[in-house]
Amino acid sequence: MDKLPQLYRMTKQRKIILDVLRGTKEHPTADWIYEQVRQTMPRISLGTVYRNLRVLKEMQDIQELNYGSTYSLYDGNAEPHYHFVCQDCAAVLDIDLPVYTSYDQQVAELLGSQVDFHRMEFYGSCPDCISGKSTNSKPKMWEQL
Amino acid sequence: MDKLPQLYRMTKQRKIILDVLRGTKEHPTADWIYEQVRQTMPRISLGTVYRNLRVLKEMQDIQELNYGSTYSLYDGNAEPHYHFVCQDCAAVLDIDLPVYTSYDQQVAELLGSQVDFHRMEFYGSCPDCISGKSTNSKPKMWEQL
DNA sequence: TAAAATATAGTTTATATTAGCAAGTAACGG
DNA sequence: CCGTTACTTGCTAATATAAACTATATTTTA
Repeated sequence: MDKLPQLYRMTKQRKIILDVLRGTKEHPTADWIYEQVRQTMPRISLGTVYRNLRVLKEMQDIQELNYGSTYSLYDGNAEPHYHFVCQDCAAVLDIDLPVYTSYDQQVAELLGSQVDFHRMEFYGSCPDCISGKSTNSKPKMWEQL
Repeated sequence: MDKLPQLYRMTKQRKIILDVLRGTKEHPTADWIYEQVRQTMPRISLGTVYRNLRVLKEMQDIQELNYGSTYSLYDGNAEPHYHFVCQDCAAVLDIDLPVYTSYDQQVAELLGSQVDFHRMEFYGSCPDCISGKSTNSKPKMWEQL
């Protein structure tokens, strides 16, 4: 017997978190979002921020990006788009190229599965790190810290 | 002044971990690998397994897959290939389709960056979960546990 | 509108993974 | 060979995130 669908509510906390995330073009961490939200709602807890980020992701209002580093970044733009990850400074940039939804069909036929969407990430060095302009570059993997 | 390149060694531990991972077609967790390695090297520590998985990834001998779930899976096949992630049972399947390296060039020109490689993951329901055969299916996101 | 059902918040605890450190071991120059 | 250096191990502590639990708030039902 199936369970009934979950009815999500747009609470004060959830709304503020969504607004903070949509208010930036960057891809912030959960902790950065927590600090921002605390300025208007000081008693919110970090656990609530994490929980709501997960719910907002399930509601398809935001995206979670977990590439490259040990922590997740969040993207207030839920529209499908690709990302570039700088392996030197860990920056994540949006890529303004069309999303090839036709692949989903190909993969579905090949596997006999249902494909809802796909993600693509490109890895390399961003312009700032190539030109040596970036100040927070991480050492390359073959260099010792 | 630049640091010298890191000289990795192929130690006993590192070799066994690599062999265990290459010995399976599945995409196991770090903990599963740890249990397997312990059968031939009982005194190895879990931290050493994690450290070597990271080093092997940097040596480009294996891949780390961190999609969908709260833990990473590892892939003994270092050759570029795409993956399918089942959102019902969390299985990760290999996709036998050509890798479109031409995108890397496109993105490099668009961003003015250097692109080394890309990854692509498809999300949906695997054949077993569609037919209701899978025994370890997770509840859908709109269902309450 | 009161009672029942359901979703959420805040807090505490658990989990997966990483980082730091002292001791061991392999590579290298003399 | 012997000492020096650099990489690795096992251990312990730290970190990011999820899960569990209770109390509160919101929605639905009667």
